[in-house]
Amino acid sequence: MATPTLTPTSYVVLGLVGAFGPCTSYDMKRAVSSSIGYFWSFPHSQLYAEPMRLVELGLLREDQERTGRRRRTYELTDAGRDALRAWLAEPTDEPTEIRDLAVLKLFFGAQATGGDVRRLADAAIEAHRRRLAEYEAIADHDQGIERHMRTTLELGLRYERAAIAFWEEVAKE
Amino acid sequence: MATPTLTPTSYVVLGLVGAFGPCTSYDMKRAVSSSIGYFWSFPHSQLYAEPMRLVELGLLREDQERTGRRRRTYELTDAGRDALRAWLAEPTDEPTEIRDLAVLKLFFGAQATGGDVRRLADAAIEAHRRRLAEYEAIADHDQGIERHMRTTLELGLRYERAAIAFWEEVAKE
DNA sequence: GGGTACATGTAATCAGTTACATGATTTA
DNA sequence: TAAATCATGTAACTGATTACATGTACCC
Repeated sequence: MATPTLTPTSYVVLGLVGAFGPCTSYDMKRAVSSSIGYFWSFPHSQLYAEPMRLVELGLLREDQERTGRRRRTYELTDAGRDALRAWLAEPTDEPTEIRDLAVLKLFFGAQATGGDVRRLADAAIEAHRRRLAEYEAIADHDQGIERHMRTTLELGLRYERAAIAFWEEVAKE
Repeated sequence: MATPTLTPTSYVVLGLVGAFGPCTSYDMKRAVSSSIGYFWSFPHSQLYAEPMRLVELGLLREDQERTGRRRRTYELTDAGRDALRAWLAEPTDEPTEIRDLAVLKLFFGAQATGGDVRRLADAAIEAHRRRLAEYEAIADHDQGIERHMRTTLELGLRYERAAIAFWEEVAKE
């Protein structure tokens, strides 16, 4: 039975600290912004607030510099590692949510005017192409990337390609 | 310049009322749960709270029954229709978020134990198959479905098929 | 040595979730 | 007529977002 107060954000933090070793909120921010943040984003302020919560819950240990920036570095406690492992061991059945404003607008397209949907599609194609390019850059730049993380990236690549194809058809109609 | 206090949820409500005509929160709930709620979900309580907010903003008009259940029926005001149209007319560049706990767990798969990832993949395959079946049922049951809504559903179908293929490869590794 | 980008936080607000509660219909 | 399910809300909490604020390092 997992501690109920833990949100997905909590596990992202635990997972990052576990994966990359002791790190600061800023380290997490950077890691997130080039990886899992593409799928599940949150503002950097949470990467400052959430670790503190986890410290209170005994899942992270905090070590604050005495001098200079007084950075806080976090690392997993045994309890934290256990919580993370337990979470990883338990498959989910919660379904995917594809949160995309463009899709929302498309859904209500019948109420739009003139070329709205067409322009929407064009913008979406652009956005997905950019995103695809970013993913490709990461894929060939970060060669040494951990295997599961690369697999996740692979999902992203496929999604972007599929999205481009989809919106191109919408634009063509 | 769109009113800043409006969230995606607001537009979903406006869009639903616009698309289906005057309706109650419960009507919205039903509509959501078989359509856009698959992509962007929220609890029914919001479908009660949000319309009231929109009434205060002058975007919806409320008509409450005097007797019995005292149901509140909402419909668009002119301002509401304008706000919706303006929103639809403005393409987004906010990128998709694919929120999926299974993907999150996969991402941190290096820290998992034994057959965790395999079980995760199997569960995901199951979940996506179920979801695909639901989409297919909607697609051939609701024939008269509006064109843009059907297109959105088409995206869902593609995503689920791609997800199944993806997780099958993960399981195979 | 002044600007700019990087780094590191805090505060306030509020949307969104969870949980509770109960009335009205249908069905067994 | 009891149970189950459908329908309709409200209350409380809190995670998440927005906005503010400032420190540090580097570069021109």
